[in-house]
Parts: sequence; structure tokens; C-alpha cells
Amino acid sequence: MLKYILLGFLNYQPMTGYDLKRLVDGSTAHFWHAYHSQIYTTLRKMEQDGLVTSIIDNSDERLERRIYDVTELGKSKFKQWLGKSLTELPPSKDSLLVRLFFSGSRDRSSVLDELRFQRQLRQQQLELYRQIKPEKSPAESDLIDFDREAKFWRMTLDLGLAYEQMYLKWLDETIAKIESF
Amino acid sequence: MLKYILLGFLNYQPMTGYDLKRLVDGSTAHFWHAYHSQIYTTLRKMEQDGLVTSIIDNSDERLERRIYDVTELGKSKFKQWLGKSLTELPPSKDSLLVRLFFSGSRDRSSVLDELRFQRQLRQQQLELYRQIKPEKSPAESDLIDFDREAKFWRMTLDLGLAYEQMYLKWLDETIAKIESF
DNA sequence: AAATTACTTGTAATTATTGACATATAATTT
DNA sequence: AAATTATATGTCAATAATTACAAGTAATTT
Repeated sequence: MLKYILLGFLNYQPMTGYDLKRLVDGSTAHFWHAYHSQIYTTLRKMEQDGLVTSIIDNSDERLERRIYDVTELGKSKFKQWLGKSLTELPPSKDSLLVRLFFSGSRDRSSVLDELRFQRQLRQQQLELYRQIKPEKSPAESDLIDFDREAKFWRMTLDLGLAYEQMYLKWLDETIAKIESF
Repeated sequence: MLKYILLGFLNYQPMTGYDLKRLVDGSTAHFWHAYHSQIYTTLRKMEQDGLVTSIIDNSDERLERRIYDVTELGKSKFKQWLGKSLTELPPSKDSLLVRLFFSGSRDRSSVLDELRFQRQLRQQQLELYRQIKPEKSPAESDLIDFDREAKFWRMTLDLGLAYEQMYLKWLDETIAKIESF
């Protein structure tokens, strides 16, 4: 999946692994995160497979930057992937729920501490989402139909917002239930 | 993570890989799914690591069943894992959102078809959750404090229900938005 | 000026997960 | 009776993801 995210971003413009890491962190990480190590190694793999090319930029003298660009094959594979609709529910994974599921033997206070801490984190995440406003970066302005793109970005953000609010509500109810055991 | 799920279930009673697969499918798969191949290989790995032991049951003559049981080391590792609270948000992954994020260049109708199909699947999932009622299986009745366990199982199910409802609402709104482009 | 922290770029080893292949029995349908 | 589908049990190869290690530059703080 990461492969397609990287191709998607490289369709906008050529960039380095670090640029991609920042883009991922600021957008898709909310529904598909990746460590920088995975991004760098995936880019190398993609280059071997002919999906991207890279050139070394030495304009800085000191710092070597490897700039990746998508190839025609990469563009075609990306479109092909976008064309094949999902026919299943994406599997979800939530380790907090795994832990809660098996928490029958735990101290009530320990479970409550964990849930209250998660509540804090969820609250922060919600605040973070509320501050996000898709903005036109200069580089993107002419390369893509920004208004149309932004609409789709906004939709994914809307799910994030709804998700955090739902989760917070559930945490509150769950904490209350355990307190009343 | 799967390791701990398997240990958690084996704490209830010894069982085979297939038994575990069914238990996972019927419960934790909603927040942590696993293919049978992963379950069988993880069990082998756990046996090598001394977390479980296995005996071959030939009582059937024809069919060989390998029955796994948790060791003291396994029990201790499981408790240790439960004791260390999560201090971060579990990362979430949703390939539908990845696809939507990059859907700026797609035909409206193609995106709509995909979202409408996901709506169907989510609706089915919601119905499925609504039919789940934790019941006491004979084998479990004396081994664990079922009522307490069931409360925690119920909580994870509640999140599943809230999640599907939230997702359906978002899908409806998103479909409507795209229709009105 | 030195120390610390954040930024930037990667590699390597390990672990986890997926997808394909394989095989045999049991139950059901045609 | 034959064919098909569901049940049950696994292995193996490939891919994906995580964690740890490494090493240098840039910016900020003391």
C-alpha cells in the first residue's frame, strides 16, 4: 500500500524520501502511517522495479539528496491500482481493543488508567485534526487541480474527525461502565 | 500482537490452531484479524520460544490434531504484556481512505460505485455485530469468571457498533457530496 | 563556544503478515 | 454415484513493517 501512497505523491512532483515522509506524516499517516525507514527502503525497491527513478542532487555540496521521480510505468501502475475498486472491508487493527478484550483478569484501576490516558491522546488527536486546513502550496498550484484534490483530502479528514469523536464518546462510556463495576 | 491473542485464548483452555482461528474470527478479528496460515506458524514459533506446548491427538485415527497449551512462561509473558499499558495511539490503517485521498483524478462515477459498495459492506458488518450476543460456552463456564470477561468483550463490541454507524454516516455524507460536485 | 536538540538520510536485522500452494476428510448437492 | 463445497491442517515464499543502529548537518540553547 505504501508504494501507491508514494507514487501518488510523486505524481505531484519529484521529491526526496524525507519530503515524502513529511507529506505522509501530515496527511495519509492518519489512515496509513509509515516509518522513514520503510519509506527509504520502499523507494529503493520501487526504483529496482522501474516505478521511479532517482537522481542525486549535489547542489548543496555538503548534503547529498536523492530526488525521486515517477516513471511512465509508475504512473500507469498507479492508475491501474486506482481503477480497481476495493471489494472488501479494509481490515482494522486496534491493539487497545485487543488489550481490553483480555482485561477480565486485570485490576480495574490499571484498565482505567490506560483508558484515561488513551482519552487524552484521542482528545489531542481531535484538536490536531481541527487545526488542519488544506492549503495550496506553491509547488502544487499548477501541477494539479487543487480544488478537486482538496475536496477529497477534506473527506478523509472528516472521517478522522468523526472517528475521534466517536472514539472519545466510547471511551467516556466505557470508563464510566468500569468505574461502576 | 497475534502472539498475545493466542496466549489469551489458550489461557481459557488448550486447543488446536483451527479452534483458535474460529475464536479469532468470531471475536478479535473485528479489531485484529489473522489468516489461518499466520496462526499456525505463530503457534510453531511460540512453541519454539517455550510459550506453549503441543501434543498430537490421535484419538480420531484419521485426523491428526495438534493441541496447544500455554506454559507457565507463556502465562507470565501474557500477564507482563497486559501489565504494560499502551502509551500511544494505536496506528490505524484504512486503504479505502488512501484511495479516496488520491481520487482527485478519478471519474466521479467510479469513486461513487466504490463508496456505495463499501456502504453495503459496512451495513452488513453492522447487522453482523447486532446479532452477536456473548454466550457462555460449556467449556468456559468454570474456567474463567465469565460475567466479568463478557463485560469486556461487550465493550469491544460496542466500539465496533459505534464505528460502523459512524462510518455509514460518513459514507452517506461523502457520497452525497460527490454526487453534488 | 559548547552542548543539546531537531533535522536529514540512510542501512540492517528482525518480526509480522500476506498470498499461494498443498492435501485430506466430511457434508451436501446434483 | 459423482461433483462440489465446506472443514481442517498445515508449509513456504514473498512482501510489509518495525526496531535498532548509524552518522552527519542545522538550529537553538546555555
